[in-house]
Amino acid sequence: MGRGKIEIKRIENPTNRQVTYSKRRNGIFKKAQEITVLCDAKVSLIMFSNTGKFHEFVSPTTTTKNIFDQYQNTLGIDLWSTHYGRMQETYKKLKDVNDKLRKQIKQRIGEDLDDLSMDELSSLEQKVTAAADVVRERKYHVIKTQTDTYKKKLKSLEERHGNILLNFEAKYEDPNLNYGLVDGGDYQSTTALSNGESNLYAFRLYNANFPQGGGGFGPNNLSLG
Amino acid sequence: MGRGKIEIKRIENPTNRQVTYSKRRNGIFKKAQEITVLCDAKVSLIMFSNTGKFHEFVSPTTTTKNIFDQYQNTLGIDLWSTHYGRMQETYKKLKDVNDKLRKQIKQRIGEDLDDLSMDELSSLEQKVTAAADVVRERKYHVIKTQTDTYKKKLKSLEERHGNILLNFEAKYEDPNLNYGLVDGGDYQSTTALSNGESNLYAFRLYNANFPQGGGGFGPNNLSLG
DNA sequence: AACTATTTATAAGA
DNA sequence: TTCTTATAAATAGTT
Repeated sequence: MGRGKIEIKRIENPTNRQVTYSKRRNGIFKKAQEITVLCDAKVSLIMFSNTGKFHEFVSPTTTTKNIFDQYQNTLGIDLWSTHYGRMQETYKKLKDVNDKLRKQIKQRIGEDLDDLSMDELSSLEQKVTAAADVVRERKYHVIKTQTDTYKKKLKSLEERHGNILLNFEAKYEDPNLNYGLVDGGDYQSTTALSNGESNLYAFRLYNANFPQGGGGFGPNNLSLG
Repeated sequence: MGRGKIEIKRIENPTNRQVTYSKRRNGIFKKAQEITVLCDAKVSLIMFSNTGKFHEFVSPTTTTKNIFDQYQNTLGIDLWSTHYGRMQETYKKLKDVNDKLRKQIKQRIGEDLDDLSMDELSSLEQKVTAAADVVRERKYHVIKTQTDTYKKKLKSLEERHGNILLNFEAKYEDPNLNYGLVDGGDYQSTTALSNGESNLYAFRLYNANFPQGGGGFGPNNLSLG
């Protein structure tokens, strides 16, 4: 129905496609309107062009939502309740898991122990104690690692300091001065023997990273309400 | 477009209306199919005849639900998904909370400690140790309570036993037998002094309720995967 | 957006 | 329902 017959396949020229879309869309809408009137039918016609433009026709005797509802009724069961039902299931499961996790945490914190039997209590005690051990060991590990690091830094600083002094001695040829290098040993003895700027620096670092007090502990302050 | 021109108004003859509906419906579906292909459009066409018969066309590139969703997005307002969207948000939050709880538990168990700083570790250690204390105290409390209970039961049983013996003595007038009542004391000494059926019964109870070994602990075996 | 040659849809009849 | 066919309507290509 036009100057020439066309094959029904995607129109590659975008302008052409857009024009055809517009013309045919009007055609279909007119047909929809006509069948609505002629045959007393209810029609919902929703179209999105390939550019995303939206057009719709609904029979004036109804609404889009009505059509959708009727559509779902007719198809027996509908598009959303399935999702909806699944969602509610998932939600319930998530909540259950959540509750269990909370309960578990509470017991590990030492709350809600009233319902536990002796063997449950014993098992819990064992676990919590074990956890305390692990945490303590980890803490010692971190302390040791950091101590080693600072020891090395300190040693390096003192070697440099010592070299400067040796250079100084060499320059002024004063054999009475003796700033011999301090070697190894543990951190305590090393700091005890040290003096001057390098030691102050190390001490400042120590304080900044090793606060022993148990202040607020961000990640663990999650509300259990 | 037919043998004669028709006016666009309701066809009163039901048969005729039905026939026209059928023919025009096919016409519209064909057009919908064509515009889908030619113009790369997405179409949802739902029709109900006046007799309630349902027919639909959807572009093969999409689904009716998709069209509906897109429809709702486009119109800004939506017909169903207020619930839907809220639900999705809600359970995203639930999931997040679950993850945080899991992390917290892991740390309390003594896993995933690598990212914790010294002060965090110290705080955690303090908390876990405190929890261990609470659990231990609770265990002792339960032990004491149960011990007291059994002690009372035992005493009661022994009193009854004693009375039976007294009655027996009274009946047979045998003054040589002496099963004098055992009084109070702690559980250990009481059981040590006791003998016969009443004691066996108490011992059985003790075993059934006080297994000291730390076997599986149901509620705490929740998977942390 | 309008025009128009042609194709397509369909009303009426079978 | 489906087929036929005369005719109305839609529209492809053009302006």
